[in-house]
Amino acid sequence: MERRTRVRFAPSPTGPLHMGGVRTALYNYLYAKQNGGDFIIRIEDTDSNRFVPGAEKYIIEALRWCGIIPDEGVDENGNVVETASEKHPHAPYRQSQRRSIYRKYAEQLIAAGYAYYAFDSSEDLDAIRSAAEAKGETFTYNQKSRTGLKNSLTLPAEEVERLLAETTDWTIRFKMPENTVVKMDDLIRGHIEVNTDTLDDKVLWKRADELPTYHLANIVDDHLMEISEVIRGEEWLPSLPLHYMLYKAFGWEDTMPRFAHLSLLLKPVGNGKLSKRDGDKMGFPVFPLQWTNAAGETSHGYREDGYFPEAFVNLLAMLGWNPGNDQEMFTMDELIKTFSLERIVKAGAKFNPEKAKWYNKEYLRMKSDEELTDLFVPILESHGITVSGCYMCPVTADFEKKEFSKNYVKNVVSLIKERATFVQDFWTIASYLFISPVEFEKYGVKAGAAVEQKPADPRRAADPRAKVYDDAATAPFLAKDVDKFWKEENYTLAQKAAEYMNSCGCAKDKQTLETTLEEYIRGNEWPMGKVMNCLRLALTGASSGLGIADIISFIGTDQLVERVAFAAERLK
RNA sequence: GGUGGGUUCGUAUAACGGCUAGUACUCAAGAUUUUCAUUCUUGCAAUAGGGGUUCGAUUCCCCUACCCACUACCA
Repeated sequence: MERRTRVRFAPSPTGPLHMGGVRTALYNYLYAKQNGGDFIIRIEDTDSNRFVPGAEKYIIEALRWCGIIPDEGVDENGNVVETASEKHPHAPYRQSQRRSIYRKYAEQLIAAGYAYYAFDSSEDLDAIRSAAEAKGETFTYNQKSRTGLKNSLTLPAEEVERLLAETTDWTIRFKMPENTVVKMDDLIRGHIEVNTDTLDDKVLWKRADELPTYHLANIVDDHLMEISEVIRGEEWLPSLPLHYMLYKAFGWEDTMPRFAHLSLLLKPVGNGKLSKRDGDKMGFPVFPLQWTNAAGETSHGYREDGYFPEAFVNLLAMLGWNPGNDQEMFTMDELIKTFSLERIVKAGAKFNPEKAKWYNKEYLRMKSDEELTDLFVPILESHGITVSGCYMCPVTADFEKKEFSKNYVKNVVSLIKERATFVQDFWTIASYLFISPVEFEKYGVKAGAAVEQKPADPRRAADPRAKVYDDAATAPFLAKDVDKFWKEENYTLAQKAAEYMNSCGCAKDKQTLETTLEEYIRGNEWPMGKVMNCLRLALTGASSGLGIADIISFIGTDQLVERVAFAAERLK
C-alpha cells in the first residue's frame, strides 16, 4: 500500500527563523503538496536553556507570510495545537509538552540492551575533555571509553539502583555497537556508509530536566506522527547513522522515513554559512520578518524591507533547486507542480542579494497599477500627502493642499513602476509629482546623504569608479553635471519656455505637451538639451529623472512656471 | 585531529559519456532618448589540480587541494 506523504518542519524556538530555515520549510511544504500529503509543524523545544520568547510565534508568522500554511500542528489562528483533535491527532506538537511520552521509549531501549544509564556528571566529563585536549587528544564517550566511566555497564546493579533513586543528573546514552557498517540512503546524496566505530554514545535522555535530546525526541515523534520523508538541513547528515540505529533498535525499520539532506545557504562573499552579520554588513536581510532581540537590536526582515512574499519564495526556491529548464519565475502553485527532490543541488548555494532584488523588481512589474497604488498610498500619507477618491473618480491634483486623487496616484505608479525595485522606491523616484523640490543638486544633496554609484563588478574592485562618496558635496559628478547646463543663458530660456507652455492654450496630454515644447524650443533655435535639463532641475531638483512632458502632464503648467521661477531665484 | 558531505563563468545554475560547455543576475559596450532609467543588441567570463577507465569525460573511478558540516546532558 502506498504510504501517505507526511513531512514535517521541526524548528527549535531559539530565535528568529533564518532564510535557510524558510527554504527548508518551503521544500517540505512543496513536497507535501505535490504528493497530496500533509505538512506538519512540530516545535522542538527540548532545550529549555535556549528557549527564546516570541520565537515560536515569529516562525509561524514568517511561514504564513510566505504562504506556507501547515496542515497539522498549528491551528487557523497560528497557535501550536496542544490538544488532540481529528485534524491534529498527534497533539501536543510542542516537544516540551510531550515529555511523558519519551521516557518509556528510552527505558525500552535500555531493556533491550541498546542503551544504558550514565552517571558521569557534566563537570566530570568536562574535566576529562580538557585533560584530553591538553594532551592533544579528543575525548569521545564511545565503545572504548565507556568501560572506564561511571555507567550501568560498569557499575554493580545495586549501585546503579541507588544512583538512579538518589541522584538526578544522570542520563541515558545510546550504546553504539562496535565495528558495524551502517548503510544509508539519502534522497539527495545517494548511498552513504559509515562505520559505527567513528560514532559516539549520544545522550538520549536527560534526568535533570526530564527531557529527551533531539535525537530521541525526533525519532520517536517522527515515528508516532507517521512521517514519511524527513527533509532537513545538511548539518544533520553526521547524525543520520545514529538515527538509523535508533529506528533499528526500536524495531521501526519498516516504517522508517526516507531522508533528504539539503545543503546550506552560504554567505555571498568569502566562505561559510550565511549569517546575520553578512546581512548587516552588506545591507540585505537574512530573516523573513523583522526581529528585535532581547538586547533591543533589530534585524532587517524581507517583509519590512519591501519584498513581496511571492518574490521571496521564488528566490528561495531557486537557491539550490532548478526545474531543469530556463524558467526562473514560479508561483507557489507552479513550484508545487514542478518541484522535485531529484533536482536539488548537492553543493551549498551562495546567496546573491542582487538576484534577490531582481526578483522583487520582476514581481513589482507584474503587479497591477491598482495593487501598487494601494501599497503606495500609506507611504504618501507618511509624507503628509492626502489621497482621496476612487479608481472611477476623476483625476485631480492640489499642490497647495497636498491632496491628490487615487487615479492621479495610479497614473504616477503606472509611469514609474518600471524604474522601481520596491514600492518604497516610488517616493524617491517621484516625490516631485506631489511636492515641489526645495533642494537642488547644485548645492549638493543634504550633507551625510550617501551618494552611491552603481555597484561595481566584484572582479573590478580596483575600478576607481566604484568609489562610494559619503558626502554628496564631494561627489564631483553631480555638481559638474548641473553646472554644465545651469547657466543664466539657459535657464532664462527655460523660464520663457515655461511661460509659453502655460499660455499656449494647448491640450495638456503628454503627447501634445511634448510636441508643443519641442517645437517651441526648436523654433527659437535654442539648445534643446540645455533647456530641457534646466527645466528638469527646476521641476525635480535633480539632473536626472522622468521626461519633462511626463512631469508637466502630471503637475500642470502653473506648477511648471512656479517651479522654474523658484529655481531661478534659488540657484542664481 | 577524526568522520561525513561538497567543488562548472564573480554569483545561481544547465548539459544524467557525444555539437563551438547553454541560461539568468552582475558588469562592460553600442543603439534609442532632452537627462536618468527602461527597452533592444552585443560583449567579458567557468568544468579546482593530477592520474586512470573509454573511440570520446563537466559527467564514471582514484589521489591531492580547497570549502562546508558534525565531533555538547544544542538543535
